[in-house]
Amino acid sequence: MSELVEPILDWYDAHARDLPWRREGASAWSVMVSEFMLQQTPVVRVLPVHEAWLERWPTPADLAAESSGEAVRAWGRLGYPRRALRLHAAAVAIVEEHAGVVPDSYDVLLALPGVGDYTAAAIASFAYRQRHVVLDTNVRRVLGRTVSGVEFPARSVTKAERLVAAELLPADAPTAATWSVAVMELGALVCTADRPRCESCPVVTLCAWHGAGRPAYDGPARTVQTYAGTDRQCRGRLLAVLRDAPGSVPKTQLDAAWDLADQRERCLASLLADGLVVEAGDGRYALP
DNA sequence: GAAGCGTGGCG
DNA sequence: TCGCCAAGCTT
Repeated sequence: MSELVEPILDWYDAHARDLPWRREGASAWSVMVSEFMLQQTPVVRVLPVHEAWLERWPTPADLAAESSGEAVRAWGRLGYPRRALRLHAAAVAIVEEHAGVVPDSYDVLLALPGVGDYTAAAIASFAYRQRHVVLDTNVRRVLGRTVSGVEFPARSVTKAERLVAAELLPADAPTAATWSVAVMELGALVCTADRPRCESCPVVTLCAWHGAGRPAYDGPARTVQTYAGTDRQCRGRLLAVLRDAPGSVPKTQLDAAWDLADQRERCLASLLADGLVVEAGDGRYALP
């Protein structure tokens, strides 16, 4: 076992946040919902939506029985609403193909809509205590710093990274699962992207990056997504109108949500293509 | 492999 | 203020 493992497991034991999907008795569905919501969205914003979601739809079958539009509405302002559509589709697949039970196999999970490598490994690890390499942005940053001595990882996962993560993964399955969530938590609370709190880090004396004097990142520029004025913002505005309306809305109401007609029409078309919006007839629009 | 996809908080 | 960031997935 690497000398990193024990200090990080001990640190997690002492400092882990008490999150609903981590509690004893949390269902695999609760874990799965949390993983979808946490894709690119901070924990604090996920908490209330996750709680309401599980209250309303305690099982995949409960969600599958509703229209996908209700999922989009309940998603609220978490962002990337296609995730809501995919979570609904995954619930339908779980009911139709897996007897309503969240699959415990990485490969089966990976075949579900909206489930990629990270989410499949996370559900198998955190809900079923299996042993998988869980590589999210937190884990990649922590291992990049402690093991490789670089402030930020590459754009995409490299073979070398996967190898490092695999070698560190404890042999015992439940311990491996705890290790994965522990490293993620360390990345989220201490080994943060901006202003890491090295003084609070349990492995600061072992950290290659810290030991090298915390050298500044010198890799390729990390792209920053623009937002204001983009199609993304326009889509968000249009969808917000539909989310906040009880039923369908006339086109004029959508027109009022965005000034530039060309962009507005393009975004409405893309929302329709994505299945996030449907035509309700009579020139009206609604959630699916 | 790069681009596209929301939203809000923080320094 | 506004750039930067937050448990990725799909095409």
